[in-house]
Amino acid sequence: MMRLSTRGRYAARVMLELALCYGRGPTLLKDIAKRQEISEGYLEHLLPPLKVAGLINSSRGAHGGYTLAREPSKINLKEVVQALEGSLSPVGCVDSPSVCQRTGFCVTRDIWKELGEKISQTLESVTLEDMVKRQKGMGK
Amino acid sequence: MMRLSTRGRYAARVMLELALCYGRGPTLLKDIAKRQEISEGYLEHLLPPLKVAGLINSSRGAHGGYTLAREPSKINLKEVVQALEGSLSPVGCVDSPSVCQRTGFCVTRDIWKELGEKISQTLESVTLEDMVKRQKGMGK
DNA sequence: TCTTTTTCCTATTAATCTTATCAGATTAAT
DNA sequence: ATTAATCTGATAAGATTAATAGGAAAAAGA
Repeated sequence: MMRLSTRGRYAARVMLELALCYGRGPTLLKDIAKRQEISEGYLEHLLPPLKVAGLINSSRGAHGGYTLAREPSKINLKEVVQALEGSLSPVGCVDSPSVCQRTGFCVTRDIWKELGEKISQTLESVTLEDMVKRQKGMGK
Repeated sequence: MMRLSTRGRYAARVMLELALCYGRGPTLLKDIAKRQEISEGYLEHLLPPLKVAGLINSSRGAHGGYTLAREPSKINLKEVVQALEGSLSPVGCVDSPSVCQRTGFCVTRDIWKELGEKISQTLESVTLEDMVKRQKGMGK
């Protein structure tokens, strides 16, 4: 069904939340979970990949928590989704040509590749700053 | 991982195959399966949805088989993929707002919706005729 | 009307991926 | 030390996907 998994979706919400708190010190996982209505236990597995990708910083112990590694205007959605979903290609053979013998002469593969590039471009064009602005334009 | 399932991928290849045979009478499922290297048994499940969507015609019995319901230039990839995958939205709440309480004030939902529209546009812009032309430009 | 050819339909299974939960280890501040 | 946090790994439940199998229905030709 070509659906984003909750990993990518939740990651986007986590990063939006951190962008809304930007400049006010570390935010607790517990608070992100509460405000975004995501289970704490599950969130614990989503934040490490964001850190590995260099999108957030964390500090442990009392007064710890998470902060954005860069300004909201310098982080885009493609990076965020990619950190959790791995690849944005709609099919595996785009990333790993050798998984299929047809690669060399497969028209559909070329098209899926182009689709993947469109998806990347689209997500790359949205920054966390954009999202914060939109959020302020909405009710909540 | 936001991957297209084999249903959508195979459907694209089936339709390309039928487009390559366009104007030469019905093509057997068995032949589509052989040329596209897809199991016959599995293909049997993919063709009926294409028929329901009005993209192909079928006739049973001896000398039966499948044909495109329209010229290759009048069928686009969006229709094909949608017939097998159902929806092209990257998240369920775009199609069914009520599945989530946050719908009314969720910035990320709006963005996923826009992404879905981009995906639709991209696939809509590719016709079976385009694919046939590309195929002929490639080796096989 | 009988046989062959072909699509069509339903049920079932096996495998894989997703979504979580839990328990404990590690780190830092007071 | 104690407390407050993040981090890590194991595991299980659930959902989805991919595929197989068996037979029913329909059309054509003898």
